[in-house]
Amino acid sequence: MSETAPHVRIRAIGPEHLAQRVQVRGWLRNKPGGKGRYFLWLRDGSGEIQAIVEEAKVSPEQWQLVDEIGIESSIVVDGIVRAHPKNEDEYELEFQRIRVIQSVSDYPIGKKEHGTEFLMKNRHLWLRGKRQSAILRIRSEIHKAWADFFHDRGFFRVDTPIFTPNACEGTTTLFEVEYHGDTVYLSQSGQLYNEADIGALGQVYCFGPTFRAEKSKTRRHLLEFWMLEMEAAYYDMHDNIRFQEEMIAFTVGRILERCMPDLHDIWSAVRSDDKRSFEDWVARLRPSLATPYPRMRYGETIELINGERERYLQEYQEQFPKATIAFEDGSLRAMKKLTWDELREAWLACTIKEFQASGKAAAASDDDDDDSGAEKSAALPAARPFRWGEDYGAPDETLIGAQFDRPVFVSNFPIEIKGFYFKDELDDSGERVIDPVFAALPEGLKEEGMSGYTVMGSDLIGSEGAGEMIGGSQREDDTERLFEKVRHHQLPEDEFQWYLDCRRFGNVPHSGFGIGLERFTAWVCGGTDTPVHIREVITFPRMLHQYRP
RNA sequence: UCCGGCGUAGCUCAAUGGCAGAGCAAACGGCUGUUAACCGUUAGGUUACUGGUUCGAGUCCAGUCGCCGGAGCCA
Repeated sequence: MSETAPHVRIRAIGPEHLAQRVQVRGWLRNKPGGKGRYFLWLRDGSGEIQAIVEEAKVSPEQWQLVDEIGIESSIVVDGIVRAHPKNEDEYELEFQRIRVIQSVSDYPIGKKEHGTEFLMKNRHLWLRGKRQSAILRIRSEIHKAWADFFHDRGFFRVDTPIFTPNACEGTTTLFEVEYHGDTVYLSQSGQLYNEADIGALGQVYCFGPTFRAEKSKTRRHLLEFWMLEMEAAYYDMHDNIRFQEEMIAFTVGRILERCMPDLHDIWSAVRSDDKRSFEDWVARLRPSLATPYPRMRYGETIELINGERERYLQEYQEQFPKATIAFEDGSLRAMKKLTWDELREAWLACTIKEFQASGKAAAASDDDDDDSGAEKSAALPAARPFRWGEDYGAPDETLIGAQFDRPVFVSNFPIEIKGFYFKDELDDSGERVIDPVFAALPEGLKEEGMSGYTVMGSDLIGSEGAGEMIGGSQREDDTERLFEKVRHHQLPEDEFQWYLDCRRFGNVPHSGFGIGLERFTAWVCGGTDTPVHIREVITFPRMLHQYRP
C-alpha cells in the first residue's frame, strides 16, 4: 500500500489508464456527498476529475482526512481510473489514498453567483474558477498558435521597447514615466520599430504589453493589454489582408482542434434556461475557418450604417410613441413628428459637431395601462445619418460585424481620420483616388474639410459585436509624402529622424497590422448571448482606477 | 471627463416612510452515484459615509466615497 502511483495531469487521462492506479496532484473543487460516501472533485489546472471515497473501503484515518477537508484544500490523491458510469467519455477515480498538503475550511468564493466587485477583489482566487481557467488555457493556446503561424511563414520575433520617447500616433494619451530626469512614455505600439526591424529581418512581429491611458470603462478596454504587431517588407495592403485572414482561420482551427474541453467548460458555466447545445454554441466559430473573409470599403459601409440607424429609430418610435427628441439648441419636437427625412434635413443645416440630438423616453404618468407601474425609458440611439468622413463609433462597428457570420474587413478610410503613416490610395497612374461614394455625394452632403482621398488601411471587425480586432495598413513609402504627413500631423520631427532615415536607405513598400490578444480571445470564447468580458481574458486586468491585486 | 444605474448579513438579493428578511456560505445533525446535491437546527446587522426633512428614514433630499455599464478614443 505504500507504493507511489505515477503522477498524471488530469487532461492526459485516457483509455490507456483504465484500471491503472494513478496520482493526481491538485486542489479540491467541491465535495458533494456526506455520510458514507464523498465525491471529491479534483482539479489540477489541466482539467477536472472526481474521486469516489466510500467509508467502508478506506481506513478510519483516511476517512477522517476526507471528511475534514474543505473546498480548495490542496491534496494529492491516488486512485484507479474507471469509466464514469453515467457520463460517456468521462473518467473517474476509485479512491485509494489521500495526502492532505493543506486543509482549507473557509474559502471565500462560494458555489453560487457573485458580483463583479467581489470577484475582482478576489481575482487571485477567481482565476481558479472553471470558466476563468478555461479562458486562460485558450489564451495560452492562442499564444502558441500565433508563434507557430509566424515562424512557419519565415517571420522572426523581435521585441520592441516599452519605454518610448514619443507617441506613435500622437492622438492617444500615454502613461508618463520619470526616466532619470527625462520624461518617457509607456509604449502604445511597436510599429515604428518594427518598420525599422524589417530592414534587418524582412518579416517580423513583436508581441508585448501595450499601454493606453484613455479613460475608457467598457467591456472592451484595458489600460494594459497584449498586442501582436506584424510588419512585412514587399507586402501591399492586399497581401496584408490575406495574411490576416489566414492567421485568424488558422488560429480558430487550432482552438477547435485542441481546446474543445476548455470551450466545453466555458459553455457549461453558462446558466440560462434555454441555452443552446454545446455543438450549436461552438458552431458560431466554424464559418471563420473559411477564407476569404468579406471585404467592404469604408464608403460602402455608410449605406449599411444608415439603414440600420433608420430601422433602430423606427423601433424606438414605435416603442416610445410619446418620446421627445432634444437638439442642442434646446428646441423640443415630438418624436412621432420626426421622420428620417426631417432628421436628415435638420442635420444638413448644421455640422456634425453641432448636431447633438438626444432623446429621452418615459412612460407618461397619466397612461397607466401598464400595471407594473415601472417607468420605462430608453436612450435614443444615434439619431442622425452617418456622413462620409466620420469615424465609426462602437455601435457602428458592432452592426457592421453583425452582418456577417465571420470577421469582415473594412478598408480605404478617409485620409483625414487616419494616422500619418498610412499610404495614400493611388490609381494606376499614381494619382490619389477620390472615393467613389464621396464623389457621388451632392455638394450639401460633403462634410467640410473632407477631401475624399483615402488610405490603404483596413480594420478587421469581429462578428457578434466583438468590435475591432485588427488594425492594419500599407505604410506610406513615398518619402516626400511621408515628410508632409509628419508635418501635417504636427509630430516632433526631431524624434522621427531615425524613422525617416529608414526611408532614405533601402526604402521598400511594406505593410503590417496589430491585433489585440484580449479582444481576440474574448471573441473566441464568447458569443452574442454569452459575452466574455475583457477582464476575464487576462489574469490580472488593469482598468481605469483598478490595478489591484 | 460626461451620461445612466447601484451600494442592506461573509456572498447573492428582498423589504408602500411604520418590528431588519430569504437563499447560499459557516457550525451542529440527518440523508446518499452526487453533478452549483438535498433536508432540519443554530448563529450572523452602525442598511457605504456625512448632514438634512419627518412623530418616525434602508426607503425622501443634499454632498462625499466606492462599484457597474455606456459615450468619446481605441486593440
